Amino acid sequence: MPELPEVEAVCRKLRAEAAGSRIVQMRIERPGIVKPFQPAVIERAVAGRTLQAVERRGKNILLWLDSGEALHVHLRMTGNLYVIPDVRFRPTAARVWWELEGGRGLIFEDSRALGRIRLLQANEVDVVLKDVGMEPFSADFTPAYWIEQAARSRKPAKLFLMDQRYVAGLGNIYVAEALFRARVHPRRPVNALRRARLAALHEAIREVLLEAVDSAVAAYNQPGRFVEGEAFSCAVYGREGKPCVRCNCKIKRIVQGGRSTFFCSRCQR
DNA sequence: TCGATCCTGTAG
DNA sequence: CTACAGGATCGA
Repeated sequence: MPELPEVEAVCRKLRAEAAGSRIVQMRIERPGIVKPFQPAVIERAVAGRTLQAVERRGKNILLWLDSGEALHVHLRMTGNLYVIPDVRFRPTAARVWWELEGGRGLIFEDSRALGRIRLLQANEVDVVLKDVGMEPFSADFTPAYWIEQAARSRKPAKLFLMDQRYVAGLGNIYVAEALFRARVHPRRPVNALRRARLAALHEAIREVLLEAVDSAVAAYNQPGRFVEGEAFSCAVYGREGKPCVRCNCKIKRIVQGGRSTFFCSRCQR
């Protein structure tokens, strides 16, 4: 599921459907999801509280409670967070769930159980999220900032974009798409890129994410038969061996940092 | 800075 | 059966 656009879609939905609701009880079915406290301690702290606000920082979700504490949720690879009308009919992969007032359910569903939820005091939030970098749509995320960061790193472009410290919210898919749009080779060290190319990459990141947010929000509000990947149409991600939409060359797949990278070796140099 | 690791499901 | 998956952390 989740890179920034999907997490954003989740948050918007939760603001509409769950914000302002009282939490009757919280149940942690898979203790490994939560740390560092005992599940029972968290369940007790959250029961009876009201969900006041939903905030997104990069791929992180903060569920602010009226106690001043926040539940920090990270969906990782397969997590999802959503409201259902009747908590009794939750899915089997509901690793953590909350009963809201009126019997509705807030569900943390995660087949792989790699997601994480922590209960944080208000003053702990910034500490825990200190490595979450700038929001790509914030006024602070300027080409000048981006160029300066890139000048200080020899990382391959793919890994630089994946690193949440420089700009937050990108993952494997949208990194590949942004690099393709800016015509940057994923192995190219970022400090070797020209300023104009870095500016193009900066713009590509925002373009890709903006379009993807629109797609994700639309997909999220259209339950029917939504197939992952249909919403945002990828130019390179997952298209190994298929023709490049620009030059018709075959899309290649390589491995970087243990993960697949898809790109066009002719368009991206 | 990199590989191993956390988990389960699904595709080949 | 093995490979791989839209992520991040930890220890070497």
